[in-house]
Amino acid sequence: MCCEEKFLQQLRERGLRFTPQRELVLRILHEGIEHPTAEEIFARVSAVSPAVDLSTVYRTLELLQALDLVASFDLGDGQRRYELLTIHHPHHHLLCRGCGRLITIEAAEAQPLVDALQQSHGFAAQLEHLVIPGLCKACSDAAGSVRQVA
Amino acid sequence: MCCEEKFLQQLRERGLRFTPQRELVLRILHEGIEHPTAEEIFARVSAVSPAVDLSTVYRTLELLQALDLVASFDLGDGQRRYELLTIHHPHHHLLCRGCGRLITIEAAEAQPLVDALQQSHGFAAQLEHLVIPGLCKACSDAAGSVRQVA
DNA sequence: GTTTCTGCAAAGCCTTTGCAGGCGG
DNA sequence: CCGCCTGCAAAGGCTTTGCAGAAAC
Repeated sequence: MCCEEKFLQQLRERGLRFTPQRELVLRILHEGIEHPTAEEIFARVSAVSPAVDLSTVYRTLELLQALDLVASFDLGDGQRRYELLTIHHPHHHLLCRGCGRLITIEAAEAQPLVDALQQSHGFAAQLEHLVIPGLCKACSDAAGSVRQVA
Repeated sequence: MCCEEKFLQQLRERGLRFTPQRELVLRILHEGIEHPTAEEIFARVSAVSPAVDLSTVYRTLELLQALDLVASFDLGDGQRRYELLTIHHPHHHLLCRGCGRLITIEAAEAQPLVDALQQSHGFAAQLEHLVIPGLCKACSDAAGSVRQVA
């Protein structure tokens, strides 16, 4: 488990502790649940180790973010979602406002934008996890036909 | 005031009421404060009409969003921000993680991405107000020189 | 006259924080 | 042993909701 080693190393560098709770949160994240909320992670953690507290999950997620092992983002509901940066290759999402479907795209597809921003503004975009709202093909076709009918 | 007419028309179409509170919230938004939070809008509303309640502001903002007159988005702190879609021409933002600076860019700069998503996924991206995190020129230069020194 | 809207207050939701005891190093 | 970390509980910030009276149409 490569991320665990990274985690351990980073913790040691900073004089922080490697606790069973931290290990467990990392292991759950490693299962690759799709964009879990803190609550969802907590549920899985609880299933294994019922004594672990939700606040510990939050604190661990915060730590993992500080160590750049985890990214957090928002799908538009007011809930923070988390994901291990190491397991999946970099990607973004298309969030359909019609049906709520979440489509995963390669990070490479946004690379031209990143390059353009670097060129024109000297801005180094960090697109770990962009969420782009819009209408998926099915929904925009449906919207189109409604318009034609009306 | 073109947005007010649009608003009025949309309200009438749906059998909703045009109240002084709703007019006022729209007027405040029209002043073009940069990305106000509900609280900030409420403060300005209060200055004019102290009796108006924060919950009315929230309800009005929700309504304006449903009518596509207002977009809402998140700058990364857990606070929703709002903006009239009609006054400014379409734009996006670069949010510097180093210094917190918010840089406005033309929506056109993201058009290639929108086109690419349409082509490859049939996805109609609605990028009213994209917030792209990263490092601005100054901060990434600074980070670079630190790396050189170290 | 109805139906929608408002202000008030209270609750709700997710997340953070204070603290005393426990545990990793 | 020292200092970080945990569980517990409580608070915190922002937003939503229930309700009775007020206002728009």
